[in-house]
Amino acid sequence: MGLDDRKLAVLRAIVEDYVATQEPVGSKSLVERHQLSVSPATVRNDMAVLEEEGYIRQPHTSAGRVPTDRGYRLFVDRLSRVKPLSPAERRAIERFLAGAVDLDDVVQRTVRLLAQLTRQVAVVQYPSLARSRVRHLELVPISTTRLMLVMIADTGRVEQRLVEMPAPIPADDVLDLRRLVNEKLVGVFLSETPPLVQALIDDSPPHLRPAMTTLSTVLLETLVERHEERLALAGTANLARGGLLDFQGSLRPILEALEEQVVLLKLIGEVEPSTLRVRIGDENEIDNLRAASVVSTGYGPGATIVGGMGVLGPTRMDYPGTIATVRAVARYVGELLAQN
Amino acid sequence: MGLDDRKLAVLRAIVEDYVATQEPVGSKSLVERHQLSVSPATVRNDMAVLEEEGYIRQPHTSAGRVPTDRGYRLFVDRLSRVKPLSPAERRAIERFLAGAVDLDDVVQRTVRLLAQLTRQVAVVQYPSLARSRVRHLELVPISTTRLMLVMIADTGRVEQRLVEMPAPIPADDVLDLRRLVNEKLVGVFLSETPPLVQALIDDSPPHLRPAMTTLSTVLLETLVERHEERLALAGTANLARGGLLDFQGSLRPILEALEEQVVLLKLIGEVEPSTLRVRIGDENEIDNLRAASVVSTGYGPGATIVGGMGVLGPTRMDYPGTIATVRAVARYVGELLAQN
DNA sequence: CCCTGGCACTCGACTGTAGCGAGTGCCAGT
DNA sequence: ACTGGCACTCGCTACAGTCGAGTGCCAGGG
Repeated sequence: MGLDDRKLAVLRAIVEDYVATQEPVGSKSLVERHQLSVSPATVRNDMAVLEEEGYIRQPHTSAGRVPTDRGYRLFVDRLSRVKPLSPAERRAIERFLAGAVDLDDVVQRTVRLLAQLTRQVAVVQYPSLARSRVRHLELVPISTTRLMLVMIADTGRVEQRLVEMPAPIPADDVLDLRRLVNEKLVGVFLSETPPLVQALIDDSPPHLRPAMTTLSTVLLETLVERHEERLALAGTANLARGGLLDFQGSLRPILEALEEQVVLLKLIGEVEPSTLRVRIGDENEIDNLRAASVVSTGYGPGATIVGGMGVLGPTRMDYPGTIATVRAVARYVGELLAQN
Repeated sequence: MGLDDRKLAVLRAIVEDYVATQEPVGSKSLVERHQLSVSPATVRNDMAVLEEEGYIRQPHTSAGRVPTDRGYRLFVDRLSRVKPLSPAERRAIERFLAGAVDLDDVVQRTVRLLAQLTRQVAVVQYPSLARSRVRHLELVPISTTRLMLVMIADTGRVEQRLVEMPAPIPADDVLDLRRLVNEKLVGVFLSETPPLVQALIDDSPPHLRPAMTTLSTVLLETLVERHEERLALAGTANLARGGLLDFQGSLRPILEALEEQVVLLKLIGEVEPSTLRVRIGDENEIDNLRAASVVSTGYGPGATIVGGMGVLGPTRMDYPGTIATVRAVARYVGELLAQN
């Protein structure tokens, strides 16, 4: 598979033109639009090779060429130069995120910002509980047998949950419970709480034992098992932009995939240290998304990563632009989180 | 506009057939499928009248008839018999909602349930803060100058917000602040808190004055002004079901509308006592939804209403079925809320 | 007076044919 | 190794013709 420089240039040109026009691109218009300084016939020969190698294909005989998933992959890996963001875009990001009042707000704004800048569907994961530490646990009496458990993570994320107690519980006991759980759990990574919670039951004074047992169950459910991850989504309307040409006609599978939290997490969640990941068409494990591409990355204060964010669009998308935007937004959000 | 019984029967038949088949319905197939006991010619005459009155129309000359928005309206108001839910559906509702552990969970499950049963887009409003009372306010110290304010409403809804204090604040003061705000505000409707909050500042001891002022600002922002209403959405994939025939080709405007909280609230939010509301096509004030119909209702424990829920679909939808489902789900959720 | 059967008419959907043109593959020539 | 030329493919569009579902209208009968 020796692809000389010119063949690569041809591939790049094809990708760029196709992304821009959405139409199969032919040899003639290629030489016109780009300075390839060779004749269409030569380009045709190169195209034949590229097709043989699986980087491009013809929708039908005697039509222009269209990049394959493999072609996009090569383009992303070796052919696209990073497209620096315009100052206007940078300013937009800063302005948009500046007004955020708390974590929920940051996430909401981020996801909208991403959707708007990339004109695609955006997904942002709330800082993962598994990667957070407990900052504080609060117990609020609601009635004699009911407590509200509130957990505040160091990322600023807050989870709450109603606890139904087996028996009425005096105010003093509530204070004791609160003290005990905070002593044991504050500062601990949520993923590491389960053994400590067990110890919490064993070590608590006998009269608190039943209450603590109930509390522990809920604690584990809330902090470790149940909706451990939350997501924000925006820009679905962008799916319907490309006049149904993208996504081979039906939005159905895409919309279905977007409704599944688990699926989205898979897309966004696999976080590797500050790397940006691009999944193109077939590379997606989820069948429903075989016609889509996903650009995702992790984010967090400093070098640590607390969650993922990303963008989903047609395989025929502006990779350099999208990649630059996702990267920039993730960095800004990271800085914002570091300030708190 | 004297429409005798047979003409109404014809209209009903047209609506039912069109909803079922999605194709314009002609006089001949009409008499075949329904027992109208008259000839096609007679039906044609009736149709002519119905068309003149604006209840049906022809997509093109010499095609079958299709109901107009006005036709659907008449159908909903006077022609559709209530379609009782099947026992299976009732059981599904109960089973689906039974496992809910707290308010968030109830809302999440409800919205999915609605989407699934009606095979349409579902929207559920979280219990409105304006219609809730304060059950408890909690202040949790995060750092010397930061507090986390947690508000628990009597509907079970919880809101939290970070408060940035002007100066470091001693633990005792936090306790005092907590006591003061709870004394004044517990049991009060959130919509009625603003004057009380002002009084709170005036009545607080001098050394707490600055802290209380900051706190009040955030209090008002959180409880009254800012994201006062929250919504859950599900079933967007159902929009892409009707093969693009519904919604005259483009999902774009619908998806756009669904991304706007404000718009959705308008759809769902106007709550009248236990009434169910149906908005058909043009009757929607929002331009983007002129091709859609919305069935919405309020819900809440007992007779009180704390929020809205509803379903959005093509004007060509199964009104009796959808109405029955929405009504039933709202009632179940109301009962569920009453238990807490 | 209302309903019915009959009839002529309309018009969209579908089919088949023809011409156009963008695009290709191949080959011979430089 | 590149180029120009040439024959070929095939999707797209336009056009004509046919088919059939459905209509409107009218005259006749209960």
